[in-house]
Amino acid sequence: MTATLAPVFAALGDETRWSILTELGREELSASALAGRLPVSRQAIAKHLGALVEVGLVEPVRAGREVRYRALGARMSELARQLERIGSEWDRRLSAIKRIAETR
Amino acid sequence: MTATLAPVFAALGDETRWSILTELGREELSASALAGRLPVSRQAIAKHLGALVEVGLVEPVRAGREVRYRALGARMSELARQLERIGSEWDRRLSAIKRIAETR
DNA sequence: TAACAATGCAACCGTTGAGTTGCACTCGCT
DNA sequence: AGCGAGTGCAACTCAACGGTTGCATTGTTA
Repeated sequence: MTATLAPVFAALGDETRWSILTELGREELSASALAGRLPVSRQAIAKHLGALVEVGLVEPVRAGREVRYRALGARMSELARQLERIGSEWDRRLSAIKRIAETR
Repeated sequence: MTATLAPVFAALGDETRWSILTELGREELSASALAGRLPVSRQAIAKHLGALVEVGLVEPVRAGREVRYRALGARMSELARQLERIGSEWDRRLSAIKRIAETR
């Protein structure tokens, strides 16, 4: 189930989306509520939320007539693990080369 | 020295850039060499390399008349740690709320 | 030193994406 | 029942971005 990573990081590559995530990290909020705290229209927020839901970083929660959104820490940690794996792999190759160079 | 995360992830939000990173993760390569392996022009590659250098994921290494590029695993792991911190923080808040709900 | 390979720089094009405004719809609540 | 808050959908603008081609420059090496 591990598709390519690019789309998720594309979603994380926007400043406004990070503002949204920061707010949602504190408490669940609706699109309208978020629009009240950030300097962009509600519709812009709605689009961003759609993008974040798309990549699994955020989850909608119906609450009466409004829709609140929740930040998904598990998904974030999953990404962290993938990056860590890749990063350490690069380093492993590097240190292997260094070792060979020293031994010769 | 921890600026905002968005620019780094914007750099990681492109499929071609991941192809480049994957290649560089295996061995150091020049822009021309990369252009030989990927279906884009050398100039496009050069731009991507510029973006990756900009956010510290890649490092240029002069080798005679050519410039090879090296993938920086340490930077990648640093990103992983930041994501992990954020993700677990979100989860901590969630479980705190759950605990309160159960206790009431 | 002459020639070729690699890099660097600039202009251009098409597409994507963030943002806006405007309007229709749907639930809650009085 | 009806009013209003919250949501959803659509069309449009503008800037940024990925990609290209063309040309100038640098530097190795035969």
